[in-house]
Amino acid sequence: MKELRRDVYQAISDPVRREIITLLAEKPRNLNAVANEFPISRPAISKHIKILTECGLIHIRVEGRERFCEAKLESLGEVSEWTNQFKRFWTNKLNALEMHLKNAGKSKPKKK
Amino acid sequence: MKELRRDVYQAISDPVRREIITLLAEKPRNLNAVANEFPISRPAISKHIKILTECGLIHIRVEGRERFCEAKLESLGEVSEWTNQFKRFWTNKLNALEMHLKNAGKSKPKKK
DNA sequence: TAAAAATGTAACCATTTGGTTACAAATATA
DNA sequence: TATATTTGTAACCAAATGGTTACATTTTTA
Repeated sequence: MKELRRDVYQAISDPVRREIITLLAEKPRNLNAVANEFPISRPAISKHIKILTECGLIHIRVEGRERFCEAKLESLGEVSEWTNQFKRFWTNKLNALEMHLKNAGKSKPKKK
Repeated sequence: MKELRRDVYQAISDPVRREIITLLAEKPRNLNAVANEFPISRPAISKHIKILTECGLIHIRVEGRERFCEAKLESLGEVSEWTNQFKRFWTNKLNALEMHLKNAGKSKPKKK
């Protein structure tokens, strides 16, 4: 694996990596502790951790033979900003729905 | 291409697809108009469009021989929510920085 | 009706991805 | 010191990805 084109969007495109992020956001764990949460092999997790480290989403604190992984999710802010620029696409729809429900509730004709 | 495991995270992991989204969010265009904005071939763009359509990020309105693509970015809301649950990871840092700058400005010792 | 335009898609290709097993290395423990 | 623990990584593999060219189809236009 050469791990090219590493960016935060690609990092979070894998569901396992998203779960790792969620786990580590809760509390730091060493690599084995992370691996134990998944049905796949430790080396596979090790690779995911490497990818997440490479794009700055987690930081490794070496402690003896253990590597403690902690979430450093600043760069998720970039994704947040990118998606938020399109917020109108779902909030408008939401508002329209709310409006509709409100009106429906207000002037609902008796179902006779 | 079998296009398996199609979800919004994977859809936006490709930079070309993110650009397509940005383009179409501005205004709908037919497939050729989209393809003309990129240095890659029309079939390549056609595949990207297909992927975006499959995961609901764009909608195709057929009009004669043309296919007008329009952005339907509701499902980006999912990504927004997912990232926002980790907001503290970058806003805290931001607050800390602001605080630091504010204090630095307030009580900055004269550099003598 | 013949030609042009817009698009889909098949067949192909190289690279990347995400997993595996096997082994090595460093550190901690009995 | 011998053994167990924690991790890295090499070598391998199948499938997915992102691109290409070539050709077919449908619709519009001259």
